Amino acid sequence: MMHIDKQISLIKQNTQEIIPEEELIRKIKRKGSLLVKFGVDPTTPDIHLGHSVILLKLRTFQDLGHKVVLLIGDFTARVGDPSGRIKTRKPLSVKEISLNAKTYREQAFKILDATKTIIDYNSRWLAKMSFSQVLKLTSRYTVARMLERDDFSLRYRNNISIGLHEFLYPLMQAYDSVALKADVEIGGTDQKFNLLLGRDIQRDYGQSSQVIITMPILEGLDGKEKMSKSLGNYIGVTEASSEVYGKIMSIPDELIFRYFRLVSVLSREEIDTLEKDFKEKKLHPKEAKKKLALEIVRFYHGEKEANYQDERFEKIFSQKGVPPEISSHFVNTDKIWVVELLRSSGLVSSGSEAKRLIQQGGVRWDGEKVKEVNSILSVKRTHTLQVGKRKFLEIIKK
RNA sequence: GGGGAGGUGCCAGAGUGGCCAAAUGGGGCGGGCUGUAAACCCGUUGGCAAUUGCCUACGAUGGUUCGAAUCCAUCCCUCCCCA
Repeated sequence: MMHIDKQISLIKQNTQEIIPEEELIRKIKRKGSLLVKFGVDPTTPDIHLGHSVILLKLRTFQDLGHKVVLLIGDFTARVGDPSGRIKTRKPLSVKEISLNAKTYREQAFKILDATKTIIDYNSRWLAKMSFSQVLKLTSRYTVARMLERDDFSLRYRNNISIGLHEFLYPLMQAYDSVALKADVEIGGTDQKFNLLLGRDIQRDYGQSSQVIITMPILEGLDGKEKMSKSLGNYIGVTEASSEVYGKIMSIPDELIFRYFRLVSVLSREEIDTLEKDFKEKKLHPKEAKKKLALEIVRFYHGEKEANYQDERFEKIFSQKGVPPEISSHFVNTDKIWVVELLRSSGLVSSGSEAKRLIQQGGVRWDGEKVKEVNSILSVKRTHTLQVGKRKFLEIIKK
């Protein structure tokens, strides 16, 4: 096992808080291998780079010889985590939950070491709890303390409803730690309250309290909001390499090094060097970003694909060309109305949208801007249809 | 249990019988400038058909009216005050 100081330094990297740090050191000294809990809500079936911040940290734990429990909150999902919410979540159906859990698991293993990961489901103990057990649990906490949470108090003050069951969520999550006898629980900074509650509840149940580690919340492509699927500002770990590369290129400059630190696997030293060059203007922002895009694509899609996307990007965007490989759409007429083609090929969702785009000069046929809404295109062999800057389609005569 | 306020487009929020597919802002999309960055500027943002047309839409269902997001009834949901 790696020396303790080295371990702690690796664990500590990029974390927001470790509470309490001394206890983490003590636990490692005493037990050697710790049980690290990470609870996931199977609400979003797609893992994105925002989630990867935590998963990468878990991976570090695994590499250091610790055990990771990926706890699927299949039972808590029926309530929905109120953390940071301004509205009550709508509950998921049992079917959705199991499907999402499956996807989550598969995707998480793009980052985690499957052989060192224990998967568990909290329905295993929560579903069986009797009402008196629930009472025992709920009596450990007060309404006033629940309302200390910003999200709850905000909702309360703004006259937005808070379901009683939402108060139960943090307690359920805390109880998970009891059931698992977790040594460490990790989560985003927005989870701090829930994680801390785990410490209290474990103590109430006669266990030693878990150490909690919070990780920063990654901003999405807009650079403002946190990365989330519902906001559409995310990069999914299973997205096509071209998408991942392109999306990285569209992040605001201010985020470049935050992304390097939180979602790439480059060493701290390498990143520091890059950042130094960047600040001294020896490294152009675009080049820094390309390096980042290359790194991320390499991690999820491999070296070869990363290099390929790197070249491809230059070709299309810097030289305004057409990507070498694009999906195809077949037509079996010689002549077709642009609007019709745009719609039938699925590039746009309605005729009105197609017309709008044409009027705004956003549609190109073989590189030429389509000027008239009424244009009839003659399809000879293979043509390129482009919408906006990023959407391409190869139109082939059947 | 009693009293009051309210539910509008992706979000926020106007509108309180026809001029409303619905102001304004945000977001999104397209264009320009660029480095697929930021900032800025312009345009656009229900669908179908096309130059004055039709359909769907203002919590749900019925009703009044030539005509309703706007009035009435019932229902569902949310919030506030009192108990």
